[in-house]
Amino acid sequence: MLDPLMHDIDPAVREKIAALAEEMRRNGGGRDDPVRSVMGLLGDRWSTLVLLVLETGTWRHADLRRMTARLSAEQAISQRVLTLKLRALEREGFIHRDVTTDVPPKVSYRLTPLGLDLMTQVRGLIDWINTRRAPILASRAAFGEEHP
Amino acid sequence: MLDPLMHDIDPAVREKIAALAEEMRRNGGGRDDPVRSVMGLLGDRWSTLVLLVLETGTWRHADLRRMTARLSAEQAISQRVLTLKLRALEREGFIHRDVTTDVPPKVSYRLTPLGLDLMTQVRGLIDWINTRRAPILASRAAFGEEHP
DNA sequence: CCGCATCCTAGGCGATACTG
DNA sequence: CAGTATCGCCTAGGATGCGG
Repeated sequence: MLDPLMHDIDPAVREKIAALAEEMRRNGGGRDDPVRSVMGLLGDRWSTLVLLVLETGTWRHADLRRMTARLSAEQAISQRVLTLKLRALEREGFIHRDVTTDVPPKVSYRLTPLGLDLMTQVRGLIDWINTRRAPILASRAAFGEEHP
Repeated sequence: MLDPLMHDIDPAVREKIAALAEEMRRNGGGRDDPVRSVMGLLGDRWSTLVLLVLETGTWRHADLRRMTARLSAEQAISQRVLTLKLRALEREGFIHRDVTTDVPPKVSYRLTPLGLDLMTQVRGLIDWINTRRAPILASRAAFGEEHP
């Protein structure tokens, strides 16, 4: 079934790609596939930063917003987008939303066990990138010279 | 310096957030900070899929395009965007571009050692998500019921 | 304090056609 | 075959104002 475009592909590569295709077929691959949605979240402008802050404890909505401003050293996440991202993270099961019965109600967010577990992966990735900062910047410099 | 908005934050949380702030300050945090750019790439529509294919060996541009179509089971990446993504990946130092002296020249791409190393991290993250598929989908279902 | 509705802009991505 | 140029769409994200 993959043959038509497997013409002059190296046999060893052909085997590996078949395994990859099988893996992709088993999982969804669609837009709402967890792999794509979660990696999409981690790659967006704010979600990872929000998760990093929530990793330190429980946060109120407004404090969370102000803290993103401090940490990114630029500007705060807009109120609308923060709510959007918190909803998305809550939907995936990574954070939990608490609402008190006070008037006005106080809303706070914290990581779920699943979200805490996710952060070990995210931490690993961030640390990997940070320790590879030098070769990455070197590659960018070289790339810049070859592309006038 | 963080005091003004540290009013009623839990002392234990305050310590952790200070450590996080220090970590963010040391690294850039800007738009072209490696952490943001790399995670942005991994979270976009195509880069991770391209990396997964290149993990299997060396690929020509056109074959790579056709393979993304097969693997995503939807449509192929557009020629323009594939070139864009390959350039970005090359710039970060994750893939290498080979051009033969033939006429017409043949162009092929493969992972660099750095890119291969990156894939161990990406693999870990993808595997983590795949093994958490059930709780994530369960959380989505519960979220859907609470949000009519 | 929190969330929602509205409007707006920038950028990601696809489609097509064209060059070497 | 690989890459570029142009176009148009669509979504992420910001700004503001209102209501609970």
